[in-house]
Amino acid sequence: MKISTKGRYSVTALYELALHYGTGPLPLKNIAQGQGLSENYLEQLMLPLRRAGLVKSIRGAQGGYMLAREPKEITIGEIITTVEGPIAVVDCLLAEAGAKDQPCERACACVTRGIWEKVCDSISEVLGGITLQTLMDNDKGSEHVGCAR
Amino acid sequence: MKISTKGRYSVTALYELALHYGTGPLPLKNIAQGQGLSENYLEQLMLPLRRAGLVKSIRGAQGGYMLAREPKEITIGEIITTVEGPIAVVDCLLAEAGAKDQPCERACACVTRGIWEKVCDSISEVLGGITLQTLMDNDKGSEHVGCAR
DNA sequence: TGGAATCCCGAGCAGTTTTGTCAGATTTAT
DNA sequence: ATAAATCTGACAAAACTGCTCGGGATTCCA
Repeated sequence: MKISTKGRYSVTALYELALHYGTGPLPLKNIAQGQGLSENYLEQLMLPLRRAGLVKSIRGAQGGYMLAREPKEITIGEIITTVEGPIAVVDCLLAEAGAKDQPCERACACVTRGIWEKVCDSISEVLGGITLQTLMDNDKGSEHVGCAR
Repeated sequence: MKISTKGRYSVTALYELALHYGTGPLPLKNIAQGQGLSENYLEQLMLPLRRAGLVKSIRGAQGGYMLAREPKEITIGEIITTVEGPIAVVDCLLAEAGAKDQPCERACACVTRGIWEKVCDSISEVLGGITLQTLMDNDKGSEHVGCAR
């Protein structure tokens, strides 16, 4: 039950972009250095984020990345599902959505399914309710103690 | 963001025990066969569950496992944290609880921490609110369609 | 026009975690 | 005694994580 660094790094990177929203492209190097992340690794995370339409990129010198939408229009849930895949705490739930496989091989008494559905819904609700704008608003005047990068 | 098979298997195993609550020990073989799980693997999961005081075991012939408490006194959250460790979606949150390390090496602006805390709280709340008894009550009269094992 | 900055993309890789398997020791009912 | 069970530790294949690296493509600027 861990959120990988992919998700965390992506959120902080996009938060950085949100802080510079409207001021032209921000090169990856700046984001990486500012947050203490590996530039090469971060580069890999930007690929799916760009394809998902969360960020836009400008190549060449003086290029960089920028948010494709306003900070208030980008939720943390979107960012995380983009780089980590769907929030399905068990594969069973995925199969139903995609309908590529049988929902479950065993015709067993499925008493646990409801649990995982509730967990997924709960996580989605929390992450879907927080936007980059929310983070910026909350950050003003906070104390900056502990940190998850 | 997956719940491992450890957690899922444990829940179904203990659910099976709940169904037989009060009727003497149930051997592992029955549980494994009934739910289609590996007996050897399940055996490993019972060790922490026993040490955590969720199940009791009786060795020797005619032995087996039984719940150590009433089904309504055992939450899904307890089961999962026992076999998977604490529900901390990022290590940062763990460090605070254990206080063995610095909460975060970097004195960075920690705008994301609040997100992970909310996710953890949300998951804990959902899993802590469901007991084995809940599952038994819900199961009566359900349709048994999809299944997460 | 040339070079520097910057994104784009795929390959690879070391370490950890997951998901088991297996063999044997121990305990107990019959 | 024997069979039925739990207990315990070692081992291993496969998947995943968290990166690194090298080269290519594009664009700005002098």
